[in-house]
Amino acid sequence: MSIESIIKGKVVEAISACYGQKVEEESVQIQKTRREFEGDLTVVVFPFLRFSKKSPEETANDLGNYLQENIEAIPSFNIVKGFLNLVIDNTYWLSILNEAVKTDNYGFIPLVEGAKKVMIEYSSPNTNKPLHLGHIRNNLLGYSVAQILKANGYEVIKVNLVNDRGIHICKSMLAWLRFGEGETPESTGIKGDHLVGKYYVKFDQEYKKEIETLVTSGMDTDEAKKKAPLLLEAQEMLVKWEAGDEETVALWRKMNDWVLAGFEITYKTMGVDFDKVYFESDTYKQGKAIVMRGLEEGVLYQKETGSVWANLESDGLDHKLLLRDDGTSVYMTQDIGTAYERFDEFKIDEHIYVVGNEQNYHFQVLSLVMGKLGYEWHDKIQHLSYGMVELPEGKMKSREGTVVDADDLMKEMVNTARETSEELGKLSGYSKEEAEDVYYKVAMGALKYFILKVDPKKNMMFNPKDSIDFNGNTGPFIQYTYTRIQSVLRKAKENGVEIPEFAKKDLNISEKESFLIQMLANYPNVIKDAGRDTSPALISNYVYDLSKEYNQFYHDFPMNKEENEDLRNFRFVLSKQVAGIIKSGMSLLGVSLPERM
RNA sequence: GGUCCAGUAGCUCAGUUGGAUUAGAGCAAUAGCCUUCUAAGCUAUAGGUCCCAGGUUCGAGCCCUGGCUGGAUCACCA
Repeated sequence: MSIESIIKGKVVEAISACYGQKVEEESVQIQKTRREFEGDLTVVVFPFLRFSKKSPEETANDLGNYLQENIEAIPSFNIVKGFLNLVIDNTYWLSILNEAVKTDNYGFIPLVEGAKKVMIEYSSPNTNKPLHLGHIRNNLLGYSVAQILKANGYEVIKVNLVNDRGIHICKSMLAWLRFGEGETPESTGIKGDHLVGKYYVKFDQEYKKEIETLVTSGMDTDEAKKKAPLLLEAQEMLVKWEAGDEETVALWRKMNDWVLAGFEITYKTMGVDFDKVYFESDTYKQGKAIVMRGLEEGVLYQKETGSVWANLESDGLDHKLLLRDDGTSVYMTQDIGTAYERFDEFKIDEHIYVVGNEQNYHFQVLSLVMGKLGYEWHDKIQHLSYGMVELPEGKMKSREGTVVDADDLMKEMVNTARETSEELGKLSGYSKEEAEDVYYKVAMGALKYFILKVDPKKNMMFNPKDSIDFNGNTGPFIQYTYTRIQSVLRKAKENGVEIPEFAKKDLNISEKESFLIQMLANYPNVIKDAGRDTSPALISNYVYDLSKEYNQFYHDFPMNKEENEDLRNFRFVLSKQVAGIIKSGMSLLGVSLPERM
């Protein structure tokens, strides 16, 4: 039981004892005492004035006396205005520290039988071009949220839905046929997804040329866009693909395999993975039967031309198309089908889709339509909607070449990490492989932290110059804090110091030290909040604050040089615990830590 | 035009059931600290009408109303 809930309970008792009134525990507000005042925890007494019918100071005094008498860990208190500042005994904090040390996976809720089952879909790439910065945010968020939910005791299933069919895929296929001269990843040494992406761009270039030619020969621009031979041919290709034309399907398969092999490498570098991968080519027809049933039941309607619609006017939205005139599926139809299948097959309690905020409307509609169709789980569809990644020069646009390629970016981060490290010359004694491993960890730590520290729902600015900064509020700063601790512990070992598992409880510790313990004690709450809000940013901020506090402590308090053995050992135990929490928190972000840097 | 999201220091961001005269970090700027556990660190200075106007109350960056600005979206594309 945490000290906060003990105090809350006692405050309720106190109100009852002093004023004969009943209050709810939730109405008791406890917060950290502000730095400028003496004390550790503060009870806000304003809400109780109507029970006490006394001044804030008198009320605080009544409560303070009661708490001091009834809680051993409170040796004294003081009152500032309507704030009751409680001093918590060092012994108490030290026992909290030891308690945390004792607990495996401190702050994590273990997975038990019957745990809440959550599916999380993320990544969802198109197989016509390589992954870019936007995908990076998506992947990192998806992976991290999955980690956070696991830490909250959920059973988590990570899935990916690969968009491997459609006109955009045919475009790169066609361009490769026309201009590729048989190029393969092997023959060119180009990573498969980049090679295919090259032909996607090529298609667009040639397509534009055709439009231009048609326009100069007198055609209207809009018409030219529709009549350009390349586009017509791509559309024809899609028809052939859907009809199962052998040659087309073989080409499609070959090029998709190139792309998927490329993605595999990118995912591995990013450190993300999936429990199950779906392919749109398997699922795109799904949902049609469900829509037809909805039509029969009268919750959907059909237009004269044959298309099927949902009327969402009563929910303040428009009409939404679910099947085309020709009876084929649209994007929404597929999602209806896969959502049904997933809830049915996996008996999940919740489904989170990690998708950009440009699709807020889509997911709002998906949930409403599922509700109309009578699925009671329709409100368990959760859209983890994240903001766009913007560049200093504006939005990323694939066609204008302003995208930041995922592979390039990660490579550049590693290069910068290498340069910085070599400049500082800190890895002497490391082999080349060991050093490269550190560069990779630092680089990815920087990138992941940079992206995950921002509240997911907000648009974020990605300034490449800032992202490779390794000072201040960055991943490497946190990693560095960790390596400092490791260094101290190594030094202790060299000195032949046996670090005990627990700290002695009757120590006189400084405010800084007790504050660090309080921060550590708050970690479980942070995990809970991050899970509730599906926000890795909460973890990031917490770990950063903890690291910053620790660095101040590190600067001011000697450890290996401390002569008081008990105090020294306490600091080792504290440091070890801080390192453990940093490692744990960073693992929730998918960031791994080097032992030296 | 409808709907949703955002607006906090020059820049990037924190600020979670409304709480303390002084709204926090980092970057950038300036000035300091390495014969002492890793200076990718620490300390200090400077930098703010929390978009605007009303309202709610003991108290508002946070809640309510109205407006302004920016973004997203409203396809027989995915």
